[in-house]
Amino acid sequence: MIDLRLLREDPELFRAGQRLRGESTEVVDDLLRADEERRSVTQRFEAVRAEQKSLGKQVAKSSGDERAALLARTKELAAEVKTAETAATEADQALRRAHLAVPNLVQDGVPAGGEDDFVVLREVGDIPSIENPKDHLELGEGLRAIDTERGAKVSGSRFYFLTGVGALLQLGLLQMAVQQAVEHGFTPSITPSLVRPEAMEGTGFLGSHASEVYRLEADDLFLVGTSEVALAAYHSNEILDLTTPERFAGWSTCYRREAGSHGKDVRGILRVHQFDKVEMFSFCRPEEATDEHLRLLAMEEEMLAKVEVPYRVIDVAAGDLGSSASRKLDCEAWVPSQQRYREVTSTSNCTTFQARRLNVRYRDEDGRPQTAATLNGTLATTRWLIPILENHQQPDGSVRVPKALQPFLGGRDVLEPTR
RNA sequence: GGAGGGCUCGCCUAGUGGCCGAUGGCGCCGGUCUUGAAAACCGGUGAGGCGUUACGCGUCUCCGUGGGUUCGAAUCCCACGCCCUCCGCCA
Repeated sequence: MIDLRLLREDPELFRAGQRLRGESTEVVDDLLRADEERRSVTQRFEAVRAEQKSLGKQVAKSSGDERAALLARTKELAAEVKTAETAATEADQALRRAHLAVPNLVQDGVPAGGEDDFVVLREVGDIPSIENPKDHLELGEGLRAIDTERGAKVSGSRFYFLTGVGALLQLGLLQMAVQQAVEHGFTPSITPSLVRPEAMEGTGFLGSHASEVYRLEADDLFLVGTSEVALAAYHSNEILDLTTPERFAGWSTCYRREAGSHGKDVRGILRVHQFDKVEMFSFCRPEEATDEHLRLLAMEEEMLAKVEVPYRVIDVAAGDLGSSASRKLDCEAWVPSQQRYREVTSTSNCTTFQARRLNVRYRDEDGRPQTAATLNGTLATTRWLIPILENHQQPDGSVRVPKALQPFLGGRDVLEPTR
């Protein structure tokens, strides 16, 4: 949710943001109207309610005829109060609906346009020249590391088993991510992957993402698509001390229905219903959010350097941000079999948008509660196995192990195919 | 699955219809005392909206949530949610 005070002061700022996203400015004007409506209706209610309270006090003190007369008046007033209260409640609800419909303000400098209008900030590492590169599934099957056939047999399409070195590779990668996070002062966390509707709702995943989310109807719980959900809701309805940012690295399994992506990236483990991820999440003061965002990006790049994979950093265009982000920076790793870059991390600066919704606040120097800022970013996921396997492949189907990962694979520097 | 207990302003707690937006303790902040600190004592200390104004004042809302009764509800009634304990069942 956006800052209503800022909206009143400068509605044009928000209309401009909408245009940058390629979305209608109507929601902004709807919100302005709902806000004004609510204020006038609320004032009316408060006036009659104040009268009712003061008369009520007189009733308590009076007796006899005086009391009877007062009671007659207050009785009439009670009906008015009820009407006014109903109107005020309705106006509140209308305001909330309108409020939820407006996405976050876009940060200055974010490229305009949609999915294809990102700006490449930099490319890092040399693209390897590999003749007839095998893709990650072929390599993974050779190493007996990835088994999608049995994944499908047991659970359906877009499921897989990681076995042997595949399992070790993932565990090693994620452990390495957690270690790095701890070194940088993040609190390692293992988070619930089932959450209540409020948590899902509060992080905004029941909006346009609703069809992506698995729901357990019998228990009214949702499977999270990222530990961001649990981490963001962790401090909901709390007032924090944010003299320094609070940083978490959450490890969880993630679940996504991938509805509407039928036929897209069906091979291997690029786009799957279940994967594991270490996700960074920060709560900080709004004025620190921009720096914090770059810090999260630096963490991601540090990880990518450790796995020795070429990548590029892109500044995602306004139309592709999602409603809570004010700016989103993705790292895309080179995938030799596809001869293109594919997303492996994504870090978003949600400013106060998400925290306002979840009611996460902090105390400023004057002791007043203020809305916090939240940011998130990927540190490692199952998907990383793809560029790791493919970029380090050798003609015989073996795969070199990046130095940083070797300790997690019993010191091996090469994984040999078993067939 | 069965039975019971609970939900009040950071934590604990008082409060059975108007004197309650709410008691007391802990914590925290300020002061007195002290070379300094602790102790003791004194004072202050929930959140949000709106208005006014300049940091004070006014007003409304909030005692798990939603309804109801009443001129008036933390308090009475109904429904729901959540937490805890015990029993059963299963890891």
